[in-house]
Amino acid sequence: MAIDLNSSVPVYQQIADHVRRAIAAGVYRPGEMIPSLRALALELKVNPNTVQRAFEALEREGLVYARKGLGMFVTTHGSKSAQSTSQTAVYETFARGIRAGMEANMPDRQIRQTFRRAFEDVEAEARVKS
Amino acid sequence: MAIDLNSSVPVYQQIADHVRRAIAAGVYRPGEMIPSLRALALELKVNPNTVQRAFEALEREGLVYARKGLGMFVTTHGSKSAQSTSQTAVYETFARGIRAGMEANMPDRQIRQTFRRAFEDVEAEARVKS
DNA sequence: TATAGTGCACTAGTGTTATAGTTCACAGGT
DNA sequence: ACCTGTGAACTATAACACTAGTGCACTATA
Repeated sequence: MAIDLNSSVPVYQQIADHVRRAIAAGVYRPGEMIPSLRALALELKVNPNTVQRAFEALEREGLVYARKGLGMFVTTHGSKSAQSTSQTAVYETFARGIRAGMEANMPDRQIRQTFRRAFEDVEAEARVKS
Repeated sequence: MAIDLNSSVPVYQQIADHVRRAIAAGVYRPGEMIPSLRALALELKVNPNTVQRAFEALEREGLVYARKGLGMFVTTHGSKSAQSTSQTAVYETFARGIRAGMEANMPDRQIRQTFRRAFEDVEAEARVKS
């Protein structure tokens, strides 16, 4: 997991997004513990308070719950919830891009073609990683 | 033009994006003047400084230039530049959404289907407006 | 010359973000 | 009993982003 300190999106939100997707992807399953505040803070080289802020967001969403002295655990419906919110986020991102393209007077075909090109590129990236 | 004060994206950036797309769409053509600071500020009910900040961004991009005491004018290559950056922005937005979906373990088909659904929805919105 | 409209510069207040430090209560293992 | 590791809470600070308010210099026109 990589954190971009120069990004405009806050660090705590990057962490929350990443953990949420990991839960959606099944990396952490219901009942399982996610990495501790201090462990994750050490790994990402950020302040524990920043990680805690990300956990607060996930707890508010009902994806995880805290057991004092033990750690944070994925709720029973956490996996499905994470999948749902992740999918909604993807949908909203696409919709924003489409609106921007239409407002700039891009023809429909060009918008679709731009998506196909982006898909191929991202897929190529993914291939390299694995 | 509508400004969302509750959005996480800054007002000045919303304005810059909107004007950039308007230039790309040919609403304002090279050599023509774009709405003045105060006129736009009045219309959007924001502070003139906020509009100016948006104009600064557009000027840095080389889309417009200022003539003191007169106004901001679209440069000769402003239209093409605006089209180019707008298209790049759309591409980047799509790529971000695709990466998020893949990280969340969404199957390729589902990502593509989500895009199609978003496209239909946005197209329906546009139909209602016109 | 006077007036109105233009962009520009400076200051100030507010909120957000991230870090740092400290303390506390709880659970588990030795 | 003790120690370690866990989340939670609080304060303080520094830096930055954002918006608003105000005044100034410039241009064109009546």
